[in-house]
Amino acid sequence: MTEALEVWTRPDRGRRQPRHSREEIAAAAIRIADTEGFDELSMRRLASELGAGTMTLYHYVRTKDELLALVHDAIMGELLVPGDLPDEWRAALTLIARRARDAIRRHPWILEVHDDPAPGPNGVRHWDQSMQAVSSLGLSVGERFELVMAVDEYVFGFCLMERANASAADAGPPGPELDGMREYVDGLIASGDYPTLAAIWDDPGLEETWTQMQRQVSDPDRFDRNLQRLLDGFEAELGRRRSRRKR
Amino acid sequence: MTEALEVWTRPDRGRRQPRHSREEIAAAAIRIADTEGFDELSMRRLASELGAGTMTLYHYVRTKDELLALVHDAIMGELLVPGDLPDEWRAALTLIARRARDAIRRHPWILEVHDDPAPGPNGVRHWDQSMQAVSSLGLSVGERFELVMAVDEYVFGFCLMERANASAADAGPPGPELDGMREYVDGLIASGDYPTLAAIWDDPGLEETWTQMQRQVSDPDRFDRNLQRLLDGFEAELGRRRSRRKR
DNA sequence: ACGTTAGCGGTACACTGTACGTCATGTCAA
DNA sequence: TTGACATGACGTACAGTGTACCGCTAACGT
Repeated sequence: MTEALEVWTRPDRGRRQPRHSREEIAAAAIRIADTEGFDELSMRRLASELGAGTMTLYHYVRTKDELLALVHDAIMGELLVPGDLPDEWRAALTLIARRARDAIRRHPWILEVHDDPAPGPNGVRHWDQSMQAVSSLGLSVGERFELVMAVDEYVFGFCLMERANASAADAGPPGPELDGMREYVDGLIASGDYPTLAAIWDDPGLEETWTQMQRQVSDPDRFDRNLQRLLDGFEAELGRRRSRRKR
Repeated sequence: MTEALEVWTRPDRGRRQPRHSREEIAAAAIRIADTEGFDELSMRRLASELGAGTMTLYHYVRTKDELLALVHDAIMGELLVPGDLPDEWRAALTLIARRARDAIRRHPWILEVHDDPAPGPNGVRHWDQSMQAVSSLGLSVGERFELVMAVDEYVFGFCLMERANASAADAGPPGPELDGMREYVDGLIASGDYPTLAAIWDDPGLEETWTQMQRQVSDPDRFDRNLQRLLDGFEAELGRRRSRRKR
């Protein structure tokens, strides 16, 4: 942990003015990943984007993972809510969650950054905002953190699923790929291992099921709906706890 | 989509008996990733594990991504609930969710498989089980799917966070890395950009905050607690809808 | 028993991250 | 202004990756 933190605490090495800045490097990396895809983000490609030699990057960053930590924190910066947060905790958390979702949608490849980067300045800012959002609830730090973490988890899970379903979602009308799917599913059902699938096959049928699932996956309100249900669960518990205390 | 499905529908190519099977190959891949880490899972390493030449693998699989699709589906197989599901929908979904979490904990590297593999036989089985779990609710396919997807998203989000916090969680007592953290956070607070953090710094202080957060992150009941809150939210809505219909 | 051909796998290539070492230039002391 | 020198820049090289191509060998249908 301490070692991982070093990316953020390491002092500037010398007295000479470097030609680039970490912010500039992170921004260039994000630009490449956005326009050409995450796979194209190599040290060589990034260096050429900056008009620098490949190995020059290694004076700003110890490894590629450190670079990705910089990129990660830059995106954490994008997801901060500008201005003041609403007083009401649900509104505040909803705002934060939406903004996080939007940032991830803008840079979906960020989900492929899988190492656990130590929290950078913007990561801590996000934590700060989230904790502030629920500060009026009179909970302990631990309880507040549980709520905040649950929301973060929700956003990540949602975006991960959305990404996985991305290729399926942009197909508009039933389309011709339905035939391949029908054949495939027919084969599965024949094995007898899919009782529920077989039942659904009979009643609403493939076409209707497909349409309903597609609608579900690409429903723009689904994010808010499920978030509100999660918050409902928390709120109900808070209510219960409060009434118990009164008694 | 149709092309992606091809991994599962492609017929056996010739009449000769192959030396290996896809199941065997996937199992070997999982073994390597489990014991040596996901990075070590290269085509060469996998081939040597099977006692085969590297290029031989390409007769079972078109690309490494296809191999990962096989691996993905094998793990989907691990997460299926054996035997019958409870009748009560919450108990059934909870069981499924727990089992999924356990499978991912056993193979955390699966979260690094980031392409969107077409649903394999076991993936569809998981869908089948989940849909069965909520079949008694009298909902449309689309509504059932929304609930099922929300649970899947929850599990993924939870496991992703758990993985990110893994290195932080296994540190037992406050430890010496707390000093590095204190110094780091002091620096951040000095910038004035972290009002809530500063407030928390004053009241419960670093040590207590750290302890509470650590406890939260590694609380074994957190998974169930938040899952139940999500399901509470769904159930409340179902109740509301039902009473509205009666009126 | 034989010819066909599908499974097998060696070699080669373009690409990756990065260790090492040299070059040249910005900065400070004089 | 000039020199010394630390430090930023970066070319080369290496071990590793996924995989295209192509010959080889052995198992099968006849």
